[in-house]
Amino acid sequence: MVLSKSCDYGLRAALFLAASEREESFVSISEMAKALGLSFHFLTKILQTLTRKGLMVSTKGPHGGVRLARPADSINLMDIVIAIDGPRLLNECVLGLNGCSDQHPCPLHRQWVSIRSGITELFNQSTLKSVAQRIAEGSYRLIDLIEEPEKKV
Amino acid sequence: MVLSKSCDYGLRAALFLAASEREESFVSISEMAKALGLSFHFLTKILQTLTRKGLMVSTKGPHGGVRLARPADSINLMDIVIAIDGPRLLNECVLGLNGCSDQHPCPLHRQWVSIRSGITELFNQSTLKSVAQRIAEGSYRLIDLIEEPEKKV
DNA sequence: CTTAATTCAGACAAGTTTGTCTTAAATTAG
DNA sequence: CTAATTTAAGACAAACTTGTCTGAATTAAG
Ligand code: SF4
Ligand code: SF4
Repeated sequence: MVLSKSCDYGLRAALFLAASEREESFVSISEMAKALGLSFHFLTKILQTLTRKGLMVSTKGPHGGVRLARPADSINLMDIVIAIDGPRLLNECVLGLNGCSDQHPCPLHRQWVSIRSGITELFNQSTLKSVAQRIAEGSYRLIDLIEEPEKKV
Repeated sequence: MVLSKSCDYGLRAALFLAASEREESFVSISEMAKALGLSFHFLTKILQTLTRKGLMVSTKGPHGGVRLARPADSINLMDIVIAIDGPRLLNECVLGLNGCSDQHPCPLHRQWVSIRSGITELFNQSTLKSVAQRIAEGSYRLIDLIEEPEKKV
């Protein structure tokens, strides 16, 4: 997994907010959790992190909920990723070695740095708005497919 | 983390074997664990997996140990990765959605598939031999830098 | 003011990964 | 055969991630 589950969920919620028309008003976490098929309590915890980091604002009480703290075109996916997973993604070694740098390369350095910067570029260049627009236009999903069909015979 | 720690360790050990000249003889796991700075017991467990999967062969007793089951140029990194982490890497969604496919794309599908295939290509095209040669030629490391300098003031 | 709705905070549980340890089995050397 | 060495197997523990739950604080509405 390139991102933690918490981070996945945080991104889905942020995109959900950006894709929902009402960018101005608050959306309740329970509504989002239901729409995205996530645990309400768990999602709450994750969104609290995003609120603390200043990416969302929240309000309590009836009609309360959360919304993006800034316009959706001024928040990119990397903001969310770093708020939840930290900068890990930016400087991690593919072999798990510590202190990754050009000065102390592992034998996969060259190739890995290239891939890694591709990933960070993707997150850096994708704003919530641009991705949300894609959702609105096409048939892209933010939720799991049919609930697991149970395993075994 | 794109790979589990177990997988990281397995790759390091496999590369260590490929880079050690004595491709024919057995190298003891304790020697490898010491050289790579890994837990002996944990590395043992990981290499048992690789042995079970037929990528290495082992023998007990004095002068026992493990060696690659096939020539180092006929094993690629993907073999190791799949043996330890399974095919997860090949078909996982960047948003953690289930059933990733062109038919059920998330809004990052196009870009992610491109990156993901870059990763799989890297592992598929890198043989243990090619990477081991790089180690022999240049100054690439397979071990962590100086043991963590302890944190805090 | 009272009540309901909602986030906030944090304890707690469950699950997974990582790491340690002990014992058994196999192999080699003498 | 005996003893030493080494992997195999698996129990167990520790750490981390994920998920659940309860209660407090805040806000809005009547
Ligand atoms: S060498 Fe490549 S893989 Fe190793 S630490 Fe540096 S970037 Fe990461
Ligand atoms: S759309 Fe992209 S990210 Fe989503 S499942 Fe398919 S590949 Fe993964």
